[in-house]
Amino acid sequence: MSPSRSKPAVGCAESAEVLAETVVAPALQTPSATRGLQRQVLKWYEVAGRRLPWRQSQDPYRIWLSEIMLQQTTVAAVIPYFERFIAAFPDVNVLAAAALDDVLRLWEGLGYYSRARNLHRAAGLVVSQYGGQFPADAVQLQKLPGIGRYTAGAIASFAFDLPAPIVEANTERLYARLLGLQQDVRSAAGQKQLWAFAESIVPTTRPGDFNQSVMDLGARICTPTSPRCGDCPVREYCGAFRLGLQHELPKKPPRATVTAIAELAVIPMRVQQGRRQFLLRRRAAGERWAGMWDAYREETQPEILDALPVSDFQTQHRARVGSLFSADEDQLPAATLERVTQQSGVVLEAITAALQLSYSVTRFKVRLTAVVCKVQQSPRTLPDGWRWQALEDLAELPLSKTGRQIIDWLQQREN
DNA sequence: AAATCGGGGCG
DNA sequence: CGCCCAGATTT
Repeated sequence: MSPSRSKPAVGCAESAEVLAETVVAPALQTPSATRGLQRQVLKWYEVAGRRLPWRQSQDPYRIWLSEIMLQQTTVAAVIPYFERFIAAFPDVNVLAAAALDDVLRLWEGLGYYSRARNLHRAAGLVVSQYGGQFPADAVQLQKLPGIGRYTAGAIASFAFDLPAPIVEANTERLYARLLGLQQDVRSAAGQKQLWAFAESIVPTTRPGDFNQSVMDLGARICTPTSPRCGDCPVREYCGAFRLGLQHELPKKPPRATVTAIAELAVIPMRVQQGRRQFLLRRRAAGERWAGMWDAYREETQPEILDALPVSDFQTQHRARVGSLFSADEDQLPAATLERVTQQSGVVLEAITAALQLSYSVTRFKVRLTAVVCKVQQSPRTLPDGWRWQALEDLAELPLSKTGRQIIDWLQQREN
């Protein structure tokens, strides 16, 4: 890092200076180098490009759906979701007409659920404002919820053959190395350079194929930890390769530190007409997991979890999911009992079973204990969002990942 | 500019 | 475990 650059003085001479200082491969941006790179990448793509389900057509709906699913999500994780989703919602009209619950249910497990809510909203807008046809225009596309600069460029180029630039995880890495970009790729200045390069390099003929080819090159050759420069069709243009910096670039900011969290979930159980029911609630708008069903949860202290009557802990599932239970007539902490009663109206008795889970998600490492409790009394009508549910009914409702794990565990105990 | 989103897979 | 993933949106 050069401190002298932290506060630019003024003007245009400055930007040329920054470029010379941070980009070691300015020659890459000559017309002949640009054409050579485009040709090499496309030639490589014909042979080595990935065959992916959303590449079978140029249907903007399928491309849009795949791009939303792929945001911060690996290709391997997306494929089965994409297939199921297309089978259930084959076009934008069907999706727009679907219930949000059904959309969330099919999204369950994929994470970042605001994507599913935005997807559903955007489908409604495409139908109501564009007559069911996606606009063939990156600027218009970017106005739809969930579509940012990258996704707009991807749809515009893949579906409509428009020469729109893209920068995402693969191209960010590839372009940073080609340019020999020394700055943090996440910084505003780094992003500006990457997008400027993306714009300079995207061809007017076959822009969609080109954009997909550079993504595949990033995914298969210009990989994060051990780039296969020996197999790279464009290493002659690569600033990082020339300087032996392929393992140092791209430069990224330090990762967020992991936060440990203890969480307590409480699941009241009652028997109604010979069938077991469990008290759950639907997450409110604005909350995490909005619209999804979940057990009552609260963040707590590790000591509280340690003090619970949860004996015989056993691990299952690669030491991530533990299960156990105790039939002791023990109670939850009074404060927790009060909160459950205050929010749901249900009055609890003893703990009858418990489940311990330990998992990592985003920047959190969570230790979760879920307890099943007997019910002393339930109001005639529950507050808004709360419901007694039989386990079978939850198969069709959207739950968070851990909510589903808890329900699966309850189901297993029944049998 | 920085935080949030709360899932998964791989070495 | 650490690291990364076809990012967008909110604060």
